[in-house]
Amino acid sequence: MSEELSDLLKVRREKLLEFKAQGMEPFPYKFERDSTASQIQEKYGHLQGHDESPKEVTFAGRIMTKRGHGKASFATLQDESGRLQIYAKEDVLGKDKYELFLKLDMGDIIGVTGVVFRTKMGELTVRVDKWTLLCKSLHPLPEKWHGLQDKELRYRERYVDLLVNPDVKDVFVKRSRILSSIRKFLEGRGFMEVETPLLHVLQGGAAATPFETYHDALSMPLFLRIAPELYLKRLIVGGFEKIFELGRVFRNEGMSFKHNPEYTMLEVYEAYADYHDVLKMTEEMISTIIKETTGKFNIEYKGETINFEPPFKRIPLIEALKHFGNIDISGKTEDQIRKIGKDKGIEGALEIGAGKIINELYDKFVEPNLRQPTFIVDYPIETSPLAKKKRDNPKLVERFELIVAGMEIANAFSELNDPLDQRERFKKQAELKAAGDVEAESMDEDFLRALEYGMPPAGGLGVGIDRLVMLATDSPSIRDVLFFPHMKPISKVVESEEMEILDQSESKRKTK
RNA sequence: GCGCCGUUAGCUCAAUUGGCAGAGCAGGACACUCUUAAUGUCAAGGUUGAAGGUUCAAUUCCUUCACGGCGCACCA
Repeated sequence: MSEELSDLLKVRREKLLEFKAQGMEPFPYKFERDSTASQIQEKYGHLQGHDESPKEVTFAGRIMTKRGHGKASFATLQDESGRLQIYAKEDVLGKDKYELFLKLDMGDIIGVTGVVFRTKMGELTVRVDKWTLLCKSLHPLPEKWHGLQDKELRYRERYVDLLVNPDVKDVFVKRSRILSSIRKFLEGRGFMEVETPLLHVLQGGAAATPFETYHDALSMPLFLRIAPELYLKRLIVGGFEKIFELGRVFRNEGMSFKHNPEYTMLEVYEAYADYHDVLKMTEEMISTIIKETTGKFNIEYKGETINFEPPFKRIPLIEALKHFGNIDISGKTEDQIRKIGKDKGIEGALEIGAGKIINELYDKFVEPNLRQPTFIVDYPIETSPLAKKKRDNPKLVERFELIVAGMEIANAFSELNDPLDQRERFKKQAELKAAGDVEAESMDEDFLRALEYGMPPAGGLGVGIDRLVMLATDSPSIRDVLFFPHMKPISKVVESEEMEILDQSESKRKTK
């Protein structure tokens, strides 16, 4: 804390001391309340004229507004359920306690006991017969009717954003409901929730750059997981048949309105199913969740109407390229595809291979044009090293993605369970890695051994939960659906301290 | 990583061509016993994101940096 406090902060600290001097505990341990703001609204909403509640109520909340009138004053308390007005009068509280009441600041948390009545202006109000300070606030709240607007501050100080911008809370309530809706859906179909390691020895399960960390006692580098996929499949080998994991994954990549370095992914695996089964389940799950959490299939997202009523469109990738990009890759050789890529303005990845080029063409010409929920089906084998070959075309794999509003929401395939084929795919990935592809999968011998014991045929699915929440809450950025989106630290002091810490762990690493 | 835009009081925003940095809310003092954006009066509050430069003079023009927003690139 800096030496020089602004006047506003000083005043609040002085008030804190004054409350103490008057024998009040500014940070007590507990408060028994018998109602919330909304319970009182509901229970006594019928009061009219000079009616009063037969009994006193006791509730607590943060002071959000204050209106003083000399020997009587109004304030509004906010708790999780909502807001309720209170009315304090000197002749009820006595001179001393009323004067202390006037000293309260917006942001202070108090408990109140009193009878409920309706004011002349018609507002349901609790008359303060007794009040207790529950927490002295030392920092002023933002302006009362514009709230907190500055996006940077809203993300950095989300606790303030949540207090003064009620819509923000709704987004996160909905996020929570989506998570329970997913669990309900899957558990209702016999799936079991499992947890697998976040710290991985090898990079695998997706094409992405991992975060690296270090285990001091074991003297070894570790990766924060980019996907739980390979561990979940080991569990399918181990005999579980219907499992899912709902958890955080980490990707060391750029940030954007749809990317945060850590995000929440759902992965689902079902033994004896293929990607056709998974597609049907995905369609049911996504439409059910949207219906359950928004009340309808038709939602508004960034000004466009998106219809989640099943069935969703299904388009093979090759068809989609033809339709949206006027690109025909069927039966083309790698060189021909490379030429198409060049003609269509694909910059990077031209050397790496046909699959990657097709991927780029798809990202550029198809994905942004898919607004309504659409399954893109059957992908090139090179970019899907964990998926089974399509049964009638070995250049493709049985894989689909679900695209909504130009965003990839889900990704699924018939899981590759042939250990010999998987070994070949890993080898190809190793070649890519050697050629400089930082996202290529690592050769995972333990995973191969698991497959050698035998994994039943299985379908697997990954769903980007944050993006789903964006759609359900009409949030334009992933940062709006994360309580604390990743932000660079502001203070230079903090930065240099962090550098020191990094330096220390760096030198520790070297000495071990 | 690149491009564009932004950063002024605790919060929300002004400031003409480069000419004394202003208001509302919050906070302070006073008045006021049914207000709800309470009201009225008075006083206070600023290293204009940071560092340089140009100029008699910079919130304003130039350079660099920091942070953020949006777009692009990369990815899910």
